[in-house]
Amino acid sequence: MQTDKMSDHGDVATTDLKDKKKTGAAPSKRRMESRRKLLAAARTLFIEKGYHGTRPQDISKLAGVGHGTFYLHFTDKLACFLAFANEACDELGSFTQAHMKPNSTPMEQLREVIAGVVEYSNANPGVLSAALTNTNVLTVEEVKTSSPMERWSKNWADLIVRWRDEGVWNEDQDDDADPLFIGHLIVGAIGQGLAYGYLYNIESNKLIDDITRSLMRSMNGEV
Amino acid sequence: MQTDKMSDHGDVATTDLKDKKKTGAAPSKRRMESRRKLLAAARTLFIEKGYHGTRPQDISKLAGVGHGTFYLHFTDKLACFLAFANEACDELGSFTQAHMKPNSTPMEQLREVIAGVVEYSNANPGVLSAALTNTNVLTVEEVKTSSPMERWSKNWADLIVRWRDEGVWNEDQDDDADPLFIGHLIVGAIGQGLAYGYLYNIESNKLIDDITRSLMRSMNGEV
Amino acid sequence: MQTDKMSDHGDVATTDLKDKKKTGAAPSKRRMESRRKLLAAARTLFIEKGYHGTRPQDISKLAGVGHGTFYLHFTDKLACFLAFANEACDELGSFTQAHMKPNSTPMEQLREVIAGVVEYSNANPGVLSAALTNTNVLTVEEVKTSSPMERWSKNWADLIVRWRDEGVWNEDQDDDADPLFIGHLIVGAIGQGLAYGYLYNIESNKLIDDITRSLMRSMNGEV
Amino acid sequence: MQTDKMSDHGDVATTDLKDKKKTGAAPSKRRMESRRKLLAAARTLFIEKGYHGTRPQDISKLAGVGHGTFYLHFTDKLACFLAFANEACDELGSFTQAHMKPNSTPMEQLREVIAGVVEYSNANPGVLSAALTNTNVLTVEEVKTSSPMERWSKNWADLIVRWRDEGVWNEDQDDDADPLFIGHLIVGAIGQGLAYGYLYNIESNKLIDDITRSLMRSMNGEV
DNA sequence: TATGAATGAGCATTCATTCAT
DNA sequence: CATGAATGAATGCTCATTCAT
Repeated sequence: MQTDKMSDHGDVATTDLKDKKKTGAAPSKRRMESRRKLLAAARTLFIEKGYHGTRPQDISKLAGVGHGTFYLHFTDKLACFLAFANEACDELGSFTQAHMKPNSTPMEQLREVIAGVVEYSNANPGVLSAALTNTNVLTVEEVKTSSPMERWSKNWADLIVRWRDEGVWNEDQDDDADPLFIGHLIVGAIGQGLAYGYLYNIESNKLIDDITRSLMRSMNGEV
Repeated sequence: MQTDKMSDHGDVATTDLKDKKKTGAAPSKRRMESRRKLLAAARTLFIEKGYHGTRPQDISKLAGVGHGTFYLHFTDKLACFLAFANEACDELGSFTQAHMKPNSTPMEQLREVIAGVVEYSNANPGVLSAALTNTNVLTVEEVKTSSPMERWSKNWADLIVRWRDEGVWNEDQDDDADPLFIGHLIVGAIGQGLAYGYLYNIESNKLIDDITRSLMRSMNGEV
Repeated sequence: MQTDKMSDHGDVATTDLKDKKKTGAAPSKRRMESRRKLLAAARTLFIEKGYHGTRPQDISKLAGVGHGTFYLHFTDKLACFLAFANEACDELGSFTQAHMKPNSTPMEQLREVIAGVVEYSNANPGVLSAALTNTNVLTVEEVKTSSPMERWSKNWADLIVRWRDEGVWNEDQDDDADPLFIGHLIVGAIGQGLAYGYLYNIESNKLIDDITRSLMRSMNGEV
Repeated sequence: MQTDKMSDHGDVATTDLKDKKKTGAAPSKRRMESRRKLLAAARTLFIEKGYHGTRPQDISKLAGVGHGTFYLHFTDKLACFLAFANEACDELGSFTQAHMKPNSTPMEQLREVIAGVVEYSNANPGVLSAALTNTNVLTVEEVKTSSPMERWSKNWADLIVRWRDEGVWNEDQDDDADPLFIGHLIVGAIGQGLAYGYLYNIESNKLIDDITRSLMRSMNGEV
């Protein structure tokens, strides 16, 4: 129970050196390499077996490092999972960012973002559903600040605010829905949409079109 | 290795007497009572602690029956969880059914259903998010036929088809989106919407309105 | 721990009504029938699954009687096993008895007995090895008086004494080996011989011949 | 579900390092010591309580190591039992080997081997009967290749072949009995002989003489 | 006499974490 | 920094036996 290492469950915005001691010492190539291997293994296993089906031992073994090394880099299993989930969230962010085309209609922009998500999901099968797993150990405050689902919802909220500011929505409606709320709906819908596409083997382009159209409408944009 | 009981992992459509032997014998009052107590305890604990945080022993103890009795009624922990989840799904169905007012506009109908869901969720806090938990042990086929999430999506799809048949949608659009797909989006959105309402303490009526409006639009109905 | 029924672990020589209360009442047809069905089921299961792999519940179910009925007829699982084992031992006795041809040479007689054992073993596959199972719960005294293995050894000892009395052995040897000791050797050899025949699929007649010849020699008879 | 260790249920011919990973890495002193303590404890308990009466936990406790350590060295209880049984079988082999006196008559040689067995059995009371226990979980093929009883029978068969080659048997008989078959008879007879000696408290030398004489005859050698 | 639901101590096994080397 | 053997509380589940009906 005693913990002389700093807990890193909640500090999402920290750098890659989450595990670094307070000293200003250099990160050491060897150390970085271990961590990289561990995270890669963690990703593989969390996707394949889920949070509860994956043991720290399995991660270490797949990473090719000693079992004890795991705890040199993560305070516990949960910290490792969150590191994985946040990594995935960041990747997805970059991925969709790259898909953004300025000077296009909101509909086009939305479609591009959705396309980015679907593409990412195809390129990294299982990552999103694994990363969005609720590990059921977070408090309400922790969920708000560190759960990948909430972080992603906030990203969408930002996007929506931007679109609103650009005045791309119909003006004939007093649509003052909370952007963060809309962000949640979108994340939920995309999550289920991807699950549906996977379960029933839907072709990517059709999936992108269908999700885009539904979300566009729900946000009251012109289709 | 031997097992007296039929596995009930996949048979969703069965009656409440899931655990009864194949004989047409009477269910026995005592037996029924035990099962009822177990399911009530299971509900309480799965909601409070989640699937992985709940032990069969805890369920038995809370139910006030012997530890072994649990396995007299459920082949294993998972079977008990699915029984709980399906029960919740059925309850929700009845609840929303009761909220349906014929001879009203689709918007009003949709609002009523959403209101039913929100009300149920308020009256049974945590049940939906617990029941929709992915236990990560089902195959694709099992997910399709027995997971509560899929069952609920199908219910929505049925509703949508009904509404379409009643011609309540705008006709100026060739909107042939798969009803089951829409059903998934709705379930995802509602799930996240409820989570948002819970996390940020949103007042019920506002939540109902916001969800309703968004869904209505996503389905291209008149708001 | 309290036991108001009489223990029947050690009383081998009792009649079939082992389980009868002290009253002189008639055995009741229904009662006899239950016991018969239970013993038949026990035989099947002890052979197929072994002592530790068979549960009283399984026996009751296969017998088609209520689970509680088992304990109406046997104080516990062990009593049931011993009843089975002794039944098998008796059967084998009758079987070999029937094979005995008076007025034949010892060699012929021995061969007949062995043939009876092998035949019985073929007709009742697994019974002997199951019945000779050491359940590891008997005290030395109980083993001497009630274990099937000991009973069978005693039967052989009797036979050997009879043969000796008939003066069928070579006289040029002061062979005063304890008949009971010889009985044990024979039982052990036959047990292993049958196991060998089963494992390596030996044809019955060859098996009979080989066992007979070896035993005949070990008893110093003319081959 | 995951398993770091190789199953060792069937691999009898492997070295003492049965539990070592496939790498050629050094066995690690600490690891060896744990295994040694576990096997010693297992021997004590399997002898005293039998297979079904011994729990892995008891073994660990007696060995003075943590409960989990047991499973670091044996895949399961059965693997531990087989390790014990094979160890006993090897010991017995060395013991009897040491008793062999070349340049003596077969009768003398046989007597020496039997004497070795009886001595071993006296020095290690209960080991043989414990090790020869049929755990009833092996398939026919596994029994043939890995059960101690079979291994021991094979050892005897080898001895018999050697004696035959040395031409120590009577030549006036076409005794072509399968050596492996004879090996089985011997093992069975010795097992029962030892049990008899134990049950009825026979003095060692008499026991050795009696068993030797009987076996000698059964193999048709000169007594 | 028969039934079968109920019992709970007991079992084999796991796994997140620690620590000696 | 890295290692991997060790740990032991905890888990899901079993089964011989009891008992209310």
